Amino acid sequence: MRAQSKEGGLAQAVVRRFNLLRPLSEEAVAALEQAILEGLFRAGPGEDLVVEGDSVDGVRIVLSGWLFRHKTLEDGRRQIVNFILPGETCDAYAYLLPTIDHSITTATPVAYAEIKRPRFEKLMASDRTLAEAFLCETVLNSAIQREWAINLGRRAALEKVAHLFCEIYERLRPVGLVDGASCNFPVTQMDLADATGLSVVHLNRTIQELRAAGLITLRERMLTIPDLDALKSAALFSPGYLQLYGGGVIKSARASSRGFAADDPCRG
Amino acid sequence: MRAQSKEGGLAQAVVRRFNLLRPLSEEAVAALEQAILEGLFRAGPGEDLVVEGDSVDGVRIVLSGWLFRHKTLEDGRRQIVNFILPGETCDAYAYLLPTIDHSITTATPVAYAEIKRPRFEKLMASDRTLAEAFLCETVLNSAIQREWAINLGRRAALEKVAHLFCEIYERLRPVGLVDGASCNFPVTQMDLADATGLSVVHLNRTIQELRAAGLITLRERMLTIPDLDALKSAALFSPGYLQLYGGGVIKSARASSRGFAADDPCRG
DNA sequence: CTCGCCAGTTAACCTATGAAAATGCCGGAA
DNA sequence: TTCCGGCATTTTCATAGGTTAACTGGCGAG
Repeated sequence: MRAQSKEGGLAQAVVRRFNLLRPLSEEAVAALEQAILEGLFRAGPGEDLVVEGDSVDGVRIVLSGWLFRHKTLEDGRRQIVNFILPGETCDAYAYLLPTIDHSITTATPVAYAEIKRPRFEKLMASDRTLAEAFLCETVLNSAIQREWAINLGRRAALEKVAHLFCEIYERLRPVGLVDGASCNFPVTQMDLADATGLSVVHLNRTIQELRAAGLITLRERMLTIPDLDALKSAALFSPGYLQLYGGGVIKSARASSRGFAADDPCRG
Repeated sequence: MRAQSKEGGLAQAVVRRFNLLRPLSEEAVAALEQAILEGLFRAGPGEDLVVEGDSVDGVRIVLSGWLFRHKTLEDGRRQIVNFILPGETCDAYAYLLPTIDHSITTATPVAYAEIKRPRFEKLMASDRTLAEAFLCETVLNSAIQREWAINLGRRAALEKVAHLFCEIYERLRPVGLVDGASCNFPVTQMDLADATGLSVVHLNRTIQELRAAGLITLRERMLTIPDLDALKSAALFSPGYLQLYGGGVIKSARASSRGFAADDPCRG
């Protein structure tokens, strides 16, 4: 797995993630990588991949870079409802409904693969584990969305922001995108505000507060969490909803808390 | 469709809803009704069907009554992340993940059908439209969840509550559970507060305000919306995410704004 | 070099919302 | 009947967070 071809490297985050959700057969991996290679795309930062009301006819999988899903009210108020990180799927099965309810915009340069509906459906029919992996992806995404609901509805500002940091960190970890206590964090404070339901000003205050408490460092698009447990406890973060533990590969929460991605060159 | 057997009547909301999402073949309807009959259950109000951390091994479909999905923080703060209304599915594909991230509790007496995983998978394999209907249900549910995110994060109190009323009303309509401008609303103000991310007290204030503005009547578990358009505009409600229009049966938003469920005896 | 723009930061002020506590209503149990 | 507990309501008081408005530093364009 280490000495893969450049293309294999591209699909690495995806394969790794899927394997955690649902172990894939070798053939499944090969078929998936093949399908990904057939539809490679790149986008610059700030590009809309999908706009609310569009209809979509395929599935997009993010190979590298960050995107976010967002919705906007008539008067301009915007809510980022989720981030999409390397290895994650933009819109599995979205083609089943006539229009999509939200927009998807890149936050950074992004590499992604697009698999058109017929190709995707053939792929799903060809391998059971792959089909289940995509379903898992969908179900997991819903779980994350629900956690965002309680984050937006019931947590205080500091908890909200801390929770977001914890979640992102834990979502980057299994795809090898954290380096010790640090990870990329290529998101402006305005976006962060829209993700947590705060005003920019108050978000800034809250970040200062987290810094003052020594819970995070955030500088030059890089987030460092010196004491993850402390941050988690400030956030009332419990990771169950992310299904990182107890699934296929990783059995114990304790056993996996470090040293999973250290040897990996993959960068988002 | 009017003179169905009692059992047909039970499954009516489900079939009707699915037909809107994805028209079902006659065989699909028969197979679905059969599967529902094989696993009928009832529950009283306030019962937990699923508790956060449980593992589930089947799919539950609500035939009548209301439930809600909710999550609770360590310190007791609770967020209702969605309601589950007659005709809707509790947890399609949730069995794919080892544990469930949220609890499901009945708000009223509930009749539901439980289809165990093997039976469910056989059913999905047997009919393409049925499989797609369940997938649609899942995707639609995610869309609703995202709308809740913007509701919790970006709308003001009055808008939140108004939006919730609009959404519930529009979700009850296609299954024949609204009667003119009114529908059942069997939810305490405490639950309403937890669904909108407000305190009970402020929720009450907000309800008073909606009443004073003549936008709603809420009495004895019955909600009346004298001027739906007015309420929608107060809520910044745009129904696209519910996929009520533009899908299978209903083509135009205007054309469907009344007279859809008037002749139907089905009650939740 | 300067202009303009964007992200970040800070301050002053203000209001929407939360918290606590008390009241009244109603229906069920004894 | 009386008591009790759940729910809705109202009031008062406290505060988290929103709004507005500068001011900063960096950086690319000209």
